Amino acid sequence: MATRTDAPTRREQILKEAARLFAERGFHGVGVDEIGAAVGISGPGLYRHFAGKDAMLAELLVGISGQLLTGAKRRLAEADGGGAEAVLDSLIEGHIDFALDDRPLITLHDRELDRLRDSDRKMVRQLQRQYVELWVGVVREVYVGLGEPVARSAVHSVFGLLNSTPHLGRAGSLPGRGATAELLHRMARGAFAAAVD
Amino acid sequence: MATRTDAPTRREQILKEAARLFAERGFHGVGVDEIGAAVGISGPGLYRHFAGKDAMLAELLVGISGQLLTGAKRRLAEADGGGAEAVLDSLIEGHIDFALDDRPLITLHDRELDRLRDSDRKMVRQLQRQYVELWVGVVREVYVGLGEPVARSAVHSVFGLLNSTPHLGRAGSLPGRGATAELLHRMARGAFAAAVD
DNA sequence: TCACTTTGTTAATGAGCGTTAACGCATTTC
DNA sequence: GAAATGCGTTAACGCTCATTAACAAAGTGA
Repeated sequence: MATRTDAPTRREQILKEAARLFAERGFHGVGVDEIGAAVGISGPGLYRHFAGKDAMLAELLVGISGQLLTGAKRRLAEADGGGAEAVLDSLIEGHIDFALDDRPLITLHDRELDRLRDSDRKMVRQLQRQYVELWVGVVREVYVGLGEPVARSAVHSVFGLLNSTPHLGRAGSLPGRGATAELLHRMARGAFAAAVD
Repeated sequence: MATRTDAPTRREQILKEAARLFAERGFHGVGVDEIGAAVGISGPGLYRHFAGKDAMLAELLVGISGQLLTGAKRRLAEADGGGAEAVLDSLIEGHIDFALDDRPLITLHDRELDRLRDSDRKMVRQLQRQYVELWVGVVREVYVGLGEPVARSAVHSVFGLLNSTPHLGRAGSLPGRGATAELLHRMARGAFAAAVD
């Protein structure tokens, strides 16, 4: 895995801060001046890097959905031959990593989707749908008793469980990152197992 | 149980429609004219019933948190003597009923909290905290191996799971309300059980 | 019947905010 | 070294939108 050591570009700085602010106070709750201030420039300066406030949100949401889907496809391919169980564990692990490392993005992901232009929103929804369907396939391979609608509901519910990380106290009240990840992983598997009945 | 047959008061109509609109497009995404139109009057007419837009949101959020806590306390008292298992099942059932019947409110509940005045926000947070702690107590009675921080994380995560109902396809793709409720219930129990390890 | 409250209406106000205009200054490029 | 380009700045514009003002009409009660 190639870890990048070069400094983040200005666009990336802006996106990161915008994500944090949008997650904290909502898309309409944040002004461009505020986003600018967060990266050390002033409001209108942002327009050298983005067409507008909407464009920032769009790039964030499309990026998130794309990353999730790409990662999931990669894990599916990598673990090929390792059995469905291993793939599911890998999917869960990947989603947890994302939920723990990019809390603001997780928050945005299902909160500000309606603010997008139609074309962007369709794109995001399609990526999300593919991601869900990929999970549904793997889950049904592991838990063979599950019908498709039930499996889909179960997947959405487990996403809700995994995406709860923003609500887990921000401070050091957590049992540590590793322990939290393990706990979430166990609970996800337990939830799926209980779905089968 | 006394079911009310009298017509809803204007205040209630407004709150209901405001909740729906806020959930759909976010607090800042909805104008007072729109809320007014939803109940057949025009924007400024709302000010005969509420001090302002903020006041509507505040009343909604405080109301939600209060109802949840009150209901939980009632269930705890009613099932007294029935054992911790029965209480936990009752809590889960109550939360699911709420999540299924009042989806807009569930959405608002953790989405627009920051828009409140300090005093209101503190109030809501305190109600939420009491609700969580009540659950934590019951969960630790049922699953005796759970430490307090782990139990609290588990409770938050299960809330995430149960509150995922808005993401389950709005149309008839669900397996029906009863089946969905049962599925969520089983998954919640499974998640808690898996948390213990 | 007459005052008063309740519940609306439309018009005006004023603030906030996204966006654009106009300009400045390094840094690169030929 | 001159021109172009990248990346900022501040000032101004224009629109949206919550809120208030001013007014109207329907009940209500003495």
